[in-house]
Amino acid sequence: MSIVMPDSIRLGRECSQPKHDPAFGACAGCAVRELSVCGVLVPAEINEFEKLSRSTDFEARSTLFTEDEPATQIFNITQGVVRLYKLLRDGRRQIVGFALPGDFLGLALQDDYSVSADAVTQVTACRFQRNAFTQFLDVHPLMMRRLHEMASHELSLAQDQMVLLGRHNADERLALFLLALSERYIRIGESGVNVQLPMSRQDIADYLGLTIETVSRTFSRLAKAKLIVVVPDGVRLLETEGLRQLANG
Amino acid sequence: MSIVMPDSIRLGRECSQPKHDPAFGACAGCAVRELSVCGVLVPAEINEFEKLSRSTDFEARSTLFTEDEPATQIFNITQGVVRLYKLLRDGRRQIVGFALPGDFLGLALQDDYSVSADAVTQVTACRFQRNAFTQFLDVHPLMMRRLHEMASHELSLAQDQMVLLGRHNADERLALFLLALSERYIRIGESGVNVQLPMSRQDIADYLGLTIETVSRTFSRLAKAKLIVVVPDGVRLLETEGLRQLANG
DNA sequence: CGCGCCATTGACTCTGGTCAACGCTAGTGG
DNA sequence: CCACTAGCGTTGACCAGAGTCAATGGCGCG
Repeated sequence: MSIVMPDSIRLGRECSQPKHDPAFGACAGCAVRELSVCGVLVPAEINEFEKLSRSTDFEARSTLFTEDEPATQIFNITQGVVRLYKLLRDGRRQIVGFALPGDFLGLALQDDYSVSADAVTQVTACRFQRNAFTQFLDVHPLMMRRLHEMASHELSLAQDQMVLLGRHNADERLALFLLALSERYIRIGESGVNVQLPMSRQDIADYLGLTIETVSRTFSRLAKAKLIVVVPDGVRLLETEGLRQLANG
Repeated sequence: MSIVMPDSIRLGRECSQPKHDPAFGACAGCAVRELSVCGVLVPAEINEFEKLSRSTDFEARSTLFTEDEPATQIFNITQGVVRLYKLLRDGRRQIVGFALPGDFLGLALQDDYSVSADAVTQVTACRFQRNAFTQFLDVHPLMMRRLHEMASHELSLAQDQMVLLGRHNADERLALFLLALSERYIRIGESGVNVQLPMSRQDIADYLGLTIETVSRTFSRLAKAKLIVVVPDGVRLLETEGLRQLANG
């Protein structure tokens, strides 16, 4: 049984969605609730949980938090795209992930953030104080378990990314990236064929361990091979099967 | 306050440690207890917990589990070194981590293993059935929390490894690897200066996203620069500060 | 209309990969 | 006891994929 996704999940580019009606519980209308930690809660618990959170907007390019600063807050993205990254002293950057609606930032519950996060598009998130959040977890073990599941899933994705970075060439990296993004979009009710790319080529390069020029050339190569079409703000996947074949060598 | 480590933590190479005395609770004499999940348990709980586990030995090169097979068992390494990896269809391999004494395998509690694991050296591990383990967690929320902490730590390490694979050159990768290993050895009471390398050059290459030849050349280069000395079965770190400087560009 | 930013493309470089030879050591068998 | 062999590691010569540097194009915004 699949959940019909209202079109209120937005990647943030067009910025046209209405604000939450405060008279109507924000969580009740939340399109990503079932996909996120909140999914394990029954309605009564949701109400209690909702009191801990505050919906917060971030402009594109603004910072949610920075690596090594105290992790006082926890975020559940409801709209928009966030990039998570680490910087080296000399300016090199590695993006370790892109967070989409339904994704949770700070689920490690550590004292300090292990990465920096900033908004690629306009972003809306449910914001929690870590203290309040962990106290809630203490009395809702099911949610603790769900959080652990989500962290484990993150770990598994991180392992996949290590394989990508360590053992795949440029073509394979980009193909894997596009396929993975496509599937995530499908999960949140967006098109998996017309794949939106709100992040810049530089962001993609820093995610795939490449340079911007190589990313650009690789887009062109995949387009020439008729696997994709590069369109404004994204790509259209023409042959997912061909991409999959390319991706796996 | 640091814990004095008995020398019963072994990396497995010399294979000289005595078997656990079954009359004496295995956990009571466990050198890595404080470092692992078990550390949060009080003595009474330890006894209960111990009943769920069985100490199991693995020969060097034997398999603990394989990617995608059902994750029926969970392992807590007490001796030896395990490599965790993913294989591509064409034989390429990416090692996503080396597990040392105190490390936990299967802490994601997922239905299927996300990676394969085999013993680099002779290995001893506490083995749990996943069902029994998760039932124990249901009534010991503190342990659930600890498990989540460990998973979060793993995630953080995975992010570091993504930076290594995506944005560091060969010299930096090897330096980072040696420094990280050194610190892990110190944590478990082994020498952080004479760093044991029980894994092969190929293993190191597959961990660092390099080839065996590049790893070998890089060892030689670091040795020529007087940062390390290559010795049988390991290296001696001569200048950790120099290594650190090299590692960070 | 013009400026600036981002993306693309080309020419060239260079780091790390590939292929091949060689050495060392441990294990085996004459 | 020593010769032979197999496997791992090291080194050299050469190659190629991705990086660097530079020029150009396209689009949005003031």
